[in-house]
Amino acid sequence: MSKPARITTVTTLKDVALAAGVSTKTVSRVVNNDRHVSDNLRQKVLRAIEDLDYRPNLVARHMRTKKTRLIGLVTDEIGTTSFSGNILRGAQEAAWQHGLLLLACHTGGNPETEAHTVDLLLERHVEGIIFATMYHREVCPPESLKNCPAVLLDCFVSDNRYPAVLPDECQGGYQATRHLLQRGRRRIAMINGKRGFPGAEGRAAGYRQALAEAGLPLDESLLVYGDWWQEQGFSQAQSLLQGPERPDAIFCGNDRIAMGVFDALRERNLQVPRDVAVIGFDNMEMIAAHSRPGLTTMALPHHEMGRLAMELLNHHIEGGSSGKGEPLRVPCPLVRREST
Amino acid sequence: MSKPARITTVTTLKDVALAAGVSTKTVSRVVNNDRHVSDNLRQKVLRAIEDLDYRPNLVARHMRTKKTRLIGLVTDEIGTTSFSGNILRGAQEAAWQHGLLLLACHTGGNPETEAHTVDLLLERHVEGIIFATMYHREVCPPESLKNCPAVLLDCFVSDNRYPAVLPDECQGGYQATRHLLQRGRRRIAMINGKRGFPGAEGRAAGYRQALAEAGLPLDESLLVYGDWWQEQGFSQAQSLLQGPERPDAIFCGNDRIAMGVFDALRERNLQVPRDVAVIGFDNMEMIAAHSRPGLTTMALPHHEMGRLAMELLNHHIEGGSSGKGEPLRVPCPLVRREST
DNA sequence: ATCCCGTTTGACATCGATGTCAAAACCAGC
DNA sequence: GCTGGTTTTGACATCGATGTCAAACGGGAT
Repeated sequence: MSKPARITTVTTLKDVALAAGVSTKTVSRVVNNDRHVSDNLRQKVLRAIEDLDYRPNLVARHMRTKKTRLIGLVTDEIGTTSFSGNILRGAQEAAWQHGLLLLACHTGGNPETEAHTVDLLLERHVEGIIFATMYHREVCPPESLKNCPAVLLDCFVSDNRYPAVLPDECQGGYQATRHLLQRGRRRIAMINGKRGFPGAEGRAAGYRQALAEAGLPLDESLLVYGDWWQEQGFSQAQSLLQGPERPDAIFCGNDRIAMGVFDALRERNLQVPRDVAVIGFDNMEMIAAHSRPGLTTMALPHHEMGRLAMELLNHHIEGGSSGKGEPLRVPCPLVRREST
Repeated sequence: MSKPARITTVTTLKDVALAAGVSTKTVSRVVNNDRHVSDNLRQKVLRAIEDLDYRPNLVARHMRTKKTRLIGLVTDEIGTTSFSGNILRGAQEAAWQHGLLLLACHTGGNPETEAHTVDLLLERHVEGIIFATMYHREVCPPESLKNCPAVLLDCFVSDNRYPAVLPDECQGGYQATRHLLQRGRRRIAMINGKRGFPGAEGRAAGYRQALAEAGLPLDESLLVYGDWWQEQGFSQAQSLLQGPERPDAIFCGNDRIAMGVFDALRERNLQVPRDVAVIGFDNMEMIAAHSRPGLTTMALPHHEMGRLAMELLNHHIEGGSSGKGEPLRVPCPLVRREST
């Protein structure tokens, strides 16, 4: 009997003001922790808020203040790998620290859907947008993206008109190769992903650089490209292994390729890492952590990238520089397991 | 010169009305496709909207109409597996069809964070909340969840006070076992996940039922429990295989267990599926599609579950029944590969 | 030309909060 | 008790849209 019949009734500032016998403005002050309120009134208001279980209506507040505290996150794909999840986690954690909430949308990579999604987000007056992809590549984001602060995540545009956060593929390739060198390997092959992909090219550049620095001549027959799949890794490894001089280590363009390499080695009764050390890339938990032996690999710092993208965006929103210019490259850490 | 200097200026209804020489209400009517507008004015207004690149401010609209068209999605974990991604995709697709937008938050499973998250969403006046978990289990959602329409997804409460959408584990276990029977197997073992988990118990129930229906006695030594990991699958399979009567098929509580079983079979030079057929559960793409041979498995219908949860919620919001009562169980489809 | 009736149209209030600004209250100090 | 300055307080306008309702309009019928 004490409660109003209509469940949809929500208590507002006005109700609280009435109950506490003060003006709405005073209630507003208390809610916003304004110091210009006497202790006496503050107590009364706080009690009324408690009694009525009042929650401020953020929609109304945002209309007045022009701050929605919403950030849009547009991704091409969500959920096929753990990548997008880690990005989301990193971004959300950073967002929370700044009192921001994330509005995540996936588009399937369709340009029309992307444009539509950005429009939707703009209509809701998000304060900024993170435009993310599932793997490192060049993109052509919708025109309307320029209508609000934006950061590219795991992708870039050639003229750097948006700030971007990318994995440092070259450092990753370099460090992977260095690691093999440090383990005493000298004849290091690389079975890479597909030509032309920033990931593949960057990783190969790092590989070349590490070999050059170590004073090892680059044997071009040891650097082969394929696609990103296990089957290709398997057959490429077969070819490499039947040459006269067997490599003593194989750096794989990703973890799936490494699984194919494992298969090929097993077929020839070669032991990992005794006969051939194997290192992957991407650190796909499902694969790398549960293969036998466990696969040493370079992790993609998706969580950190998500966090950084959000920090960059927040900085811009708070009035700092937009962060435009050379993309921010985030180092890929080595995850050591048993295969090296 | 034609554009205002301040980039932050956004065109509003008023600007359009001024430009078209009509009242704001008329513009509002055009934007909302109200038929009570003469063609003449409608054209003028549309042109002005085009010229000024006007976009309605949804924040303001929602304040007036009380409809935010926002749905909150609270999950314990996002991104460790493809599960949450598929749920998200399914939910978002359904949401879009109803003009709803998804506000996804992950909580790490911490009850305080969960309560806080729900409060945040309520402050933003979401029209409903989907409370989801990464794997099928009982939950204790925050009290405040009752303040808006809510649906549980991949989880449940014992008294069914919220509607819930769950995978039909029992049907899955049943169908997996039926499939092995149809392939001519008679001595079917099950290496299950952990006791007490709804997934493990449901799948075992389906397994029992299928065997009983086929008139096969249940050999209790063939139904073993472990945890959900590859290592346990490996050792459990070893034990099963060294018994006097080797099973001719193994139904695994999940795909990781199946990978351990593969290892154990390989060790004994047993061929899959010739000597022993293997079927998994969960259809973890990363594992099942790329193992050798490819793993036949029961898929968890996460995409469909996400979609259904959203439909249920929308139905409630649109004034239909809440959907409370027995949880909705979504069938798990068989994904046939080479291991059976 | 006038009247009637249905359709368009716009003036004004409203949603729930905060910004502005002036009035009210308070407090010293003389 | 008055004055001047600081602090509290509240009346009112405002954000950008839509709801209400009455006025203006238009087109037949008389």
